[in-house]
Amino acid sequence: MPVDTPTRRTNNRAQLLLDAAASLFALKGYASTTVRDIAAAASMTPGAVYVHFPSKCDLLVEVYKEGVRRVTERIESSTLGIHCPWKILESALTAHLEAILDRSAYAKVIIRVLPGDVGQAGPALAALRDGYESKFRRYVEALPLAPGIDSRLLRLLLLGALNHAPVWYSDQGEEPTGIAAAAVQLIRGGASSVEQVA
Amino acid sequence: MPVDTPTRRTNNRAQLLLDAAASLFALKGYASTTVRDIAAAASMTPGAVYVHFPSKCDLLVEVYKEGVRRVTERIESSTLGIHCPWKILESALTAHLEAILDRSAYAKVIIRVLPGDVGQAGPALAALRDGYESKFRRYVEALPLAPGIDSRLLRLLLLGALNHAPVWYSDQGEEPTGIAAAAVQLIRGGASSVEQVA
DNA sequence: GTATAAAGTGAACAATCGTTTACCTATTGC
DNA sequence: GCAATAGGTAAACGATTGTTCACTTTATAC
Repeated sequence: MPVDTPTRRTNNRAQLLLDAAASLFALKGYASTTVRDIAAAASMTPGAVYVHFPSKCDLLVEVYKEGVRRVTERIESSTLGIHCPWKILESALTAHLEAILDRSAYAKVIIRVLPGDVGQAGPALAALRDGYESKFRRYVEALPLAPGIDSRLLRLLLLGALNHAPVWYSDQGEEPTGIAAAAVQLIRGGASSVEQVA
Repeated sequence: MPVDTPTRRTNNRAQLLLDAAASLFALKGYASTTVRDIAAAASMTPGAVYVHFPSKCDLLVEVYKEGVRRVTERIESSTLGIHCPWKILESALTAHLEAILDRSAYAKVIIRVLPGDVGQAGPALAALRDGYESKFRRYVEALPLAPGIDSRLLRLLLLGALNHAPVWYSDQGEEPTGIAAAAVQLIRGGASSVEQVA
């Protein structure tokens, strides 16, 4: 009867390790983070890490998976009940921004660690990342765009703009909500003070 | 008579090392690049590196400096003779994009290696990066922007959008010129097919 | 030619890396 | 109780890291 009784040996130490790894990968990158660092952050011995994960690389892949899962969940729940495609996009971008700014170290890892940095696991990570970005593909393609606007390019520019926020964001400035709103306003109506001639 | 005669011992080996370091830092990041890798790429011995640079960290700082110098130069020369502020911005963005996409590994290092990754030299790198981005501050502030548009936010979003291009760019798609033009068009006139209500 | 100094070699340094091993501990199923 | 097993420790493994050192090579200045 493998039910979770209070006395049953809890195996949430693996989750603790994942949390520690996510924080450190997000902070220092993959190569600069040591297995010993991760173990220490989880109050464990380096050897104990390998009881739960076969390698440092696998640890990153699991963090990546969990990160994608969490952000996807946040985005989908944040867009529920909204019908205006612009508002849907804005909500999704806000959720995305909040995730990569402070809420979850997992999300930060996704945009901090490039798939190419991990050697063998590169393709797997790239696939996870693509799966996540495909959400936004639908949001952008649902927009009533003027003719001549490349929706793919629009999506890539938009995500790139927000993904760089961790570099310059500070608590004193604009809130994530405001940043996402400004981004949507920009690409929706433009920033020029005069109407553009065709 | 320390004139550069053809027979004079050339000290362009340091430049060769810088080139090799720039390529490798751009490709694999700072932590994953080995001093031995750099030396081998320059057809030298690891020990010879320390004849020209006191440490791996200094090597990165020099690459950073050179990168900022080159991109700044390209941007300034590309905007010469243009008067329309939107066209100036577009030219500058095109030069920036070309630099970080293929032309110069030096520029790629600037957006690939985060100042925080190098420990002590972090502030110095951040200062160099800021000096470079201040160019764009002037270009953006020269635009005739609609009231309520935050020029700082606009600049950060714009640069972020382009700085992510190395992740998704492929030779088959749009050229750097087209990407920069699309970005300017987007933020200038917007992408919506219908006029936005105030 | 010869002294000088820069450029470069090759081996070694201590430190640290990811990972493995042998051993211990404590909980679980029966 | 008792074997079984997952979880964890301490120490060590070989490989690799940035860096140094003693020594040679080579081009220049005089």
